[in-house]
Amino acid sequence: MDIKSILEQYIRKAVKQKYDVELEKVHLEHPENEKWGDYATNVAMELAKAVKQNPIEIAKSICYEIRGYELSITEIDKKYKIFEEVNFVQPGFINFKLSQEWLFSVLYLILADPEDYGSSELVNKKRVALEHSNVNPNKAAHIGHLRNACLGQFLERTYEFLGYHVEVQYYTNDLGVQVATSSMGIEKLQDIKPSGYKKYDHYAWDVYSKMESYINENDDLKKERENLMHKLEDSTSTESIKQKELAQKILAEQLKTFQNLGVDYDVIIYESDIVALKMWEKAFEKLKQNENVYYAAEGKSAGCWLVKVSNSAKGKEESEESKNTKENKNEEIEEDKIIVRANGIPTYTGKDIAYHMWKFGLIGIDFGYKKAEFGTQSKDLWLTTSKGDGQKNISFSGVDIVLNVIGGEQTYAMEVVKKSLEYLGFKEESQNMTHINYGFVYLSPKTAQNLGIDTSDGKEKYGMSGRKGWGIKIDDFIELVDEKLMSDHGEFESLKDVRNGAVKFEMLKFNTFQDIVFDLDNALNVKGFSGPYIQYTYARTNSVLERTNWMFDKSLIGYHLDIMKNSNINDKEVSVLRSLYKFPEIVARSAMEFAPNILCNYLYDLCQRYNTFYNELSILNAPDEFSKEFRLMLTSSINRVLSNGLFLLGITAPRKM
RNA sequence: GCUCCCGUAGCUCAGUAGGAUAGAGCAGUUCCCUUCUAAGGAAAAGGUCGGGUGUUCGAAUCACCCCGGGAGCGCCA
Repeated sequence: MDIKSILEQYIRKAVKQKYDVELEKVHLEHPENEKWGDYATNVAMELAKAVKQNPIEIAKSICYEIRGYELSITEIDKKYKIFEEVNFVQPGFINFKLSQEWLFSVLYLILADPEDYGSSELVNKKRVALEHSNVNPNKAAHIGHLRNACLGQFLERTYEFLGYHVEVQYYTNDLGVQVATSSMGIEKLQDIKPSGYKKYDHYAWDVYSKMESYINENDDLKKERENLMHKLEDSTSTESIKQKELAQKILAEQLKTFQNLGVDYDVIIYESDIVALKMWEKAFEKLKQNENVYYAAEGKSAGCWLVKVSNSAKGKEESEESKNTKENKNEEIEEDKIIVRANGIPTYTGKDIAYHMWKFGLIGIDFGYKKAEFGTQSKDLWLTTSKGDGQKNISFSGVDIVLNVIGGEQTYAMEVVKKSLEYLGFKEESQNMTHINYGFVYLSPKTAQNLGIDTSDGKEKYGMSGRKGWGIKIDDFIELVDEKLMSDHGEFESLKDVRNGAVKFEMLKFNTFQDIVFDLDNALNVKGFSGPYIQYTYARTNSVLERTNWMFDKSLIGYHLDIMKNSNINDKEVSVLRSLYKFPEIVARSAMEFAPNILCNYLYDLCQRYNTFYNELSILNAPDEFSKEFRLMLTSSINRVLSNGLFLLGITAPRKM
């Protein structure tokens, strides 16, 4: 049992004993200031009202009760205390300070099984479908997609680490307007040549934004694109085939970008296959029969099929005023969501419902699958196919949990999909589907200006836009980081690892749900709170360890604990220990909250503590044998925890820097 | 018009299941390499937590109202 649960148990017991109250939950936190202790609880203050007593009195009484319990761990038949002290303090906190012995024993826990420290193994591996990246196959990926992919890879690795079986899906809309626009542009804009670009998707980036602006200004071109879209409905038409080829060509380039970052996938889902296999038709059969899905015979959405979104139960007692505004609104905005257009073609949201029914295995059909031959990743990458030539012994359908790393602008569509699943009676599936709605990546005015964006309007941030051709391509960003690292440090072996560390950490260190303002100069400065800082600390521990032939010996635990009991170790050493034991809870929390920044912050703090220690105390020339042994164990533990932590962030720990 | 998100140091951001003195990094000012990696460490400086009112033992965190920024509400995807 972990320390937190043990503590919780003791607190419950004491409260029950003293006040005959069964606590619903025990609030435990790490005090801000470590001199107060390692854990603190506010139960006394929470109880104050119920038991009508001064919080400090309650804290005192609970504290004395807990002090009377035997709080110990047993190693080799000997008992060692867990807490150094248990105190109460104004205004009513109870503080628990972990003992040196207990803190030290964590090193044994880490070193005995380093790969698994912080992980957990579930007996029934739940299958997770994780959808991320999803760049439209008509242009190069930019740093907004980068944030998506990094977040996706973080989730892939942490959920695997926590015992889930994760399958990564990359959805590619090979039949959409965006590809149609690019495809028209390639034909018409002959003055832009692919040979002028380092990658085909970079060429497509320019073609797309230029074509898009032409189409916006020209009704004939608009019509032409509509006609093309119409032809694409038939998956066997020459237009469809041509378009799919173009999409595939660009997809291959995008995958090269992600390969360079070390991000890989299990399966590519082609939208054209969803269409060709008539998954939508299957889903629609079920949807049509539902009372919350209806055909609009008249009104502004006449001829369409809609899913009910508006809450009819809500507006029982509406004021005149709100009724009026509602009527006004009705003229402009359809409250329910159209899933089939009047011309009979499903909308994107409609197709997405079908796609999600497939994910959960609710649609009765599956894709065929064939192995991809892009050569962009070492593990198998599968492509969906609509033909019967696919592998039969593999399926990505029928998962337990769905995680979608998709931008916030699609929140509404995702809600409709969830709601539709619920309407169809798949309540559990609906609840097991989570939209990880990460924040937008904006450009700082300075960075925007450098890209040639007009910043005379003086905004504080500028959104990227594929349509306008505004944005920093991932490939270009990577190249700039490479150049910066080489100009600072010359060429070195681990350049690619360090560059990926810099790039990925930069994307993961912020709160997932917060919009971020990307400033290139800032991102290129990889000092301080950055990936390379963590990697550097790792390499530093490696360097120390490589200088000795020291080996961890777990049989020494009793002997060491006895020494630890009676010796005063340095504050700087204790400080590292006080952070090390938190790793498992940090991993669990950052996974459950989809918050890599929690792990980033933790690893940074851990490194700071270690570096402070490193700077002040000598490891290899420690004053006595035990100190040296202890400091090597500490260094080795940091080494293992950092490599585990970096791995979860999708970052390679370089042996040397 | 309606809904949602955001506003914390010069800049970029942590901190929001209410907790103890609001924290980092960058930039700027000082120090520390004859010692295990200076991509490092130490110190000082930097704040009306957008504004106001309220809830309570306690508010950056919760509620309400303003102000400022962004996104969504497509027969686009």
